[in-house]
Amino acid sequence: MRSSIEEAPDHCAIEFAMEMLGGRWKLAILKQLVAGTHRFGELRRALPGITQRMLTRQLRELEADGLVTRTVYREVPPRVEYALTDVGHSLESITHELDKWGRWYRETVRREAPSGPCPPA
Amino acid sequence: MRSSIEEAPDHCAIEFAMEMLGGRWKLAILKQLVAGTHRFGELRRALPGITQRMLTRQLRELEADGLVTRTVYREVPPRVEYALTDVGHSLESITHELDKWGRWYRETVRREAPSGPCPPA
DNA sequence: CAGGATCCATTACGATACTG
DNA sequence: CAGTATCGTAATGGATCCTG
Repeated sequence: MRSSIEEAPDHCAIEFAMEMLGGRWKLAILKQLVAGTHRFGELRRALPGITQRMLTRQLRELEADGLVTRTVYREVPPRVEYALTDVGHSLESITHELDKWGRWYRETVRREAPSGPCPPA
Repeated sequence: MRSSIEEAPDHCAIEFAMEMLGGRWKLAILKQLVAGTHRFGELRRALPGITQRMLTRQLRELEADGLVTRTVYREVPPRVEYALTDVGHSLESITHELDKWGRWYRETVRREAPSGPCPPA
């Protein structure tokens, strides 16, 4: 997800977007930050299943792309806060829509899936 | 992108969605199909950079998830047409928004990037 | 607390060649 | 035309241990 389309023509801006936002965690992290500033540990707890390694990496990429800010407070137990930039906020409705769609699909579509493993017990 | 969250609680439906839609090509393919039915070769030409191998795989996964239909016409030069299901169509606005965002980001944000290679000469 | 370093497994992606 | 088969690279994801 970090290859180099870079200079693709006008077609498939969505492909460009997915290069930046694709992957398992990016949009989930963004969605958390839409709700407000989070510390590293808060994000970790909010995203069960992610390892700190991945969380760190994804946050650095989001920071490099100008979607989140990283603020370090040099205190005795160190504190680092992550927040959305204006650009990051521009994805707010998309993350919301995707979340809504995911919930709808999981609760509605999967039930009536062909050979779905959820017969009405 | 095909692991097993499956039974995640109510948090992070977006993560579930990205498991299904993440990756470089899925949403780009869906976006093409929003415009109407496409043959395999048409999709391939519409998505420069994709290999037939990837296109085949992604289409099969989309089909398995109930987002697209695959219709085979047993003719002399074989013909296969792909189209969106109703569920696939439910992603129409999201693909549109993401495409719009990608275009906006590429044309607006990247220019004024921090330490960007484009100082106002 | 927030991470970096290291090692390892799995998956995504891609180039090329071949086929009904 | 619309694939399948084979092979290789790179990215992703994770476990564990270490540090300012």
